[in-house]
Amino acid sequence: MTSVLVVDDEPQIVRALRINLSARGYDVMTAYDGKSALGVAVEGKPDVVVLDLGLPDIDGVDVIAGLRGWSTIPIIVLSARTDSSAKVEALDAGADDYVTKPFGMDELLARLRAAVRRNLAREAGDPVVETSSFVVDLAVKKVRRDGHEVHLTPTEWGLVEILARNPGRLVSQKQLLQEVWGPMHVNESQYLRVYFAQLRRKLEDDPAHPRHLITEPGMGYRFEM
Amino acid sequence: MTSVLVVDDEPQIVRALRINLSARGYDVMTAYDGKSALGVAVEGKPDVVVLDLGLPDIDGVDVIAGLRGWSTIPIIVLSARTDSSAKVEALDAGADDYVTKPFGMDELLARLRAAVRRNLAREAGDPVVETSSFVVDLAVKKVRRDGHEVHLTPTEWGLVEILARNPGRLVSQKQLLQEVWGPMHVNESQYLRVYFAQLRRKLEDDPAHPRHLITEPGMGYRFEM
DNA sequence: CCCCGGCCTCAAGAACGCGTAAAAGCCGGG
DNA sequence: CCCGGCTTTTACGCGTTCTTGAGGCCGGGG
Repeated sequence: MTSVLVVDDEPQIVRALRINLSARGYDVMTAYDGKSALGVAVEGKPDVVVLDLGLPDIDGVDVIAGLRGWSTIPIIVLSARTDSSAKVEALDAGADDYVTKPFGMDELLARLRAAVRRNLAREAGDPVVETSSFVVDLAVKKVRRDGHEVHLTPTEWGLVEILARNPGRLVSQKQLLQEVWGPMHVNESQYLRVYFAQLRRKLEDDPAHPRHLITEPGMGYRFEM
Repeated sequence: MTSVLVVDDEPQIVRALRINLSARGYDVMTAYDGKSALGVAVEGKPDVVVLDLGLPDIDGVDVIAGLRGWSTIPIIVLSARTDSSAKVEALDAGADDYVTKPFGMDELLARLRAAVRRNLAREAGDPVVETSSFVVDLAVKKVRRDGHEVHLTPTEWGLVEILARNPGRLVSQKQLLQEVWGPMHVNESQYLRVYFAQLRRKLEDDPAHPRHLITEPGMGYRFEM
């Protein structure tokens, strides 16, 4: 059975999640602050963590760091609509996805399933990522579309590679810029816009309405399979 | 029994790996710094090495170079999440795979099995690679075209051999330069242009439009069969 | 309602990397 | 010592890629 650790200081949210998750067959653990969350995580080894950023004791980002110190358990962040810089920090610290409060239960459940599925896939270590319209082969560094190879420049490939290694996961602008252009260019978000436009022209069926290379405004980009 | 050398300066990581690997039937050796790692490797001839990049005495890349000086033992590198350039250096220096800390034990075990399997396959490996216009015989170091032998200089052969051992795969300029000219010449990409032009004149039907020795601008070269 | 921030698109010059040729340097054998 | 084969170096034209700036669009907040 899949186990979930829910961390939030608002009892009604914890209760709602416990009810919904249990009903769907998840094993639910809970914590109301960062400190006990870390303890429960070590004890219970959950398969996924749902973490509210606004905890009473520890900053959410530090909780993420504490978990990432010893594990790669997927973390889904909950946060209020306003603190958007906190969300980006959380992603950079190693969170896998985020959901804005107030949230629909269906959305959260979908992201939870995706996070768990992704984690299983990653541990298998498959070097080929496939979408409905194109295929990324990480081992030989090729992209094919309709059986037919698409040429990517080094910069384009750098972006595709990072996203394809984190399918479904939201990757922050900072991380992309840092890994492709280096630490000196972490603020050149215009580069990303230009290159994502280029990639969509090459890879998407309808570049104006991308289905796989998704922008999350203010946050980063996501590769949907 | 398969033997593994674990090199890391963090005792808790070494301990965790020792326990998990022993339980799965591996013979485990350990070292806490680069110098003793090289010693133990020489003594114990492990089948695979797990190497942390952040060692106290020697830079991880130099440890890789030290091992590669006399052996082709597969090396799996461990490293912290942030330094992505270190990753590239490590792979270029001859590491076989790369796992970011923190890592899941399952993932590491999978990569370990893969590394050992690849190594066995390579040692058994098929010594002849064939294309539509020429044949590379890796066992006797000869190339034939129309039944009729083509003479290659030592440098030319070095390039052909690396590419032929990785058919279809993109091989980086750095890796080619490193393996053929040595670590001091990893930036002399002009050498590659000169030699690839030469090889194409000797091997391709139409040297101006190569079908097998393919340039991927800015990235490297690829051998297409 | 307007303003503003973030995003998409387009285009043009600069910078870069590639292929090619040919000269110069190196080295061992005759 | 001279010669031939191999490697290294230099030079240049050319196409591609990267960078940068400007303009337009959209949605949220004041």
